[in-house]
Amino acid sequence: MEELNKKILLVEDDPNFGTVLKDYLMMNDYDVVHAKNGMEGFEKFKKDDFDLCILDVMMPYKDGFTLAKEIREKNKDVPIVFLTAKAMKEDVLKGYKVGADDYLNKPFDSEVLLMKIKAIMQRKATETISDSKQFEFKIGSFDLNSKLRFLRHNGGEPVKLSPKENELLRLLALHENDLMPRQLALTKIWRDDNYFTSRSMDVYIAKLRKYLKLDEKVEILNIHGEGFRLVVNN
Amino acid sequence: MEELNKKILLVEDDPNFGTVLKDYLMMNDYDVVHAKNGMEGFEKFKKDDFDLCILDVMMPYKDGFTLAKEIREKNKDVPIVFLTAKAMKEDVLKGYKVGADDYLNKPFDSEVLLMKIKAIMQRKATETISDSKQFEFKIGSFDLNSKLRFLRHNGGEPVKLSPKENELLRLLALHENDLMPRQLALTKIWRDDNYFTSRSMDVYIAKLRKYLKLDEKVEILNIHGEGFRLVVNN
DNA sequence: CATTTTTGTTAATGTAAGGTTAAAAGCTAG
DNA sequence: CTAGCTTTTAACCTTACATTAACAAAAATG
Repeated sequence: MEELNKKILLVEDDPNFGTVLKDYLMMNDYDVVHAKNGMEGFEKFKKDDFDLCILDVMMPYKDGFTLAKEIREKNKDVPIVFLTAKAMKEDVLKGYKVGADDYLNKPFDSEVLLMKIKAIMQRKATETISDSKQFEFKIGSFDLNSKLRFLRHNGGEPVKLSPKENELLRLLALHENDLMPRQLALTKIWRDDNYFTSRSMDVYIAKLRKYLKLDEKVEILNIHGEGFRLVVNN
Repeated sequence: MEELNKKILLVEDDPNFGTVLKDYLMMNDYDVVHAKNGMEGFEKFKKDDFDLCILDVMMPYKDGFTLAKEIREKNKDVPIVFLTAKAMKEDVLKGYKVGADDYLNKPFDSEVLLMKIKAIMQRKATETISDSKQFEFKIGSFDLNSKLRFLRHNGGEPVKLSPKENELLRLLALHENDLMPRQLALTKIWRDDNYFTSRSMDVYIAKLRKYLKLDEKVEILNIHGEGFRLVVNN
């Protein structure tokens, strides 16, 4: 249910055009953060992870190119698309030098923009290498493979885990023998912290306990009012 | 030290413009093969390995899009840039659907073209290396020859695979025992990611499963919401 | 010790994703 | 133009998941 839309940073000083463009993009299932100038744009860029930046070239205080350079310093992979009113050659060249992925002249067709965005995202999608990070855990006699979402006991038949089961167990494993605060799981996994998500989490704790029964040395303890603790006795 | 310049296929029917452009590119250290129409372009494409194709859209006999489609069938990775006299929206959209990497409106600035070429080559350079050409796979008791598009069981009669069947199985094989994300297949094979392409992919998964039934050690597992996993048990 | 709050557990529900098959639509080679 | 293959679209069904409700048990509170 929780959508994981692509996130776009849109930096455009013209309030009318900016708002329209933002709405249009949001209608097409992108999460859009709209900044009204270069300064604000950079602030917002630092605060979040974006899949794409759309920068107006002509802006007060800080123009698009300067902003692009700053962004590139922080992140050399994020795709950047420039918007410009006139097709000045120097501008275009400058843009490509800063590492632009594409270039659009205003006025442009919104469908074309969408296509370009899609093409760029696809390109990036294939480049992104699978980061084999912290995805495998040993929990007593269990093996948790958090990437492939399964839990195996004693090298036997693996049991499939649902996304929530998986993430919750992974969080517990990351804090093995230590407190895993309720709130942490709620904000990280459920991205919300209210009565119902909290109850939902308890349901998942119950499910995990059922899986883990196969090894009586492994248990999930509750710390009243605080959270849970995955312990492995020996 | 022999230089290994990048090779460009330029398909442009206007002899004057074509020649000028060719010379300009060659002055900038590209090897250029110039074809005067779509037919010739395709012939030359088949005879050589190119790093980039620059196609005029409007050409007699065979327009740029048709040519691009043929090229894509032979090679789904080579970057394609379209040249067009008018910026017709439909054209641009069509171009991106065929898998264009960029788009240039005539008249354009030659420096801009150079920049774009450089940008595109760089992009591809990072991708191509990891895309090590692998076309033959052993999958349990099957042999997949992805170049000739057949699947053989226990050295028996090979079964022909359709293009989509073939590419999908190849992608799965490349990720054997690991997750092959849905999105990866959709962007790489279907070049689009929507409800229908996703369902189409499911249909192909079913077809592959049918083929693979001959070896019960080989199976395609689903990871709900993530993708598929080709596993070989032993 | 009565009461409130938090947690444990099971079951019911609604929705989304995937499995399967068949028909329709696209293509391509004769 | 047609036959034969490929691919997409549609339909229908099953499974997987997450949430919510309901009730029981445990812990805290005062």
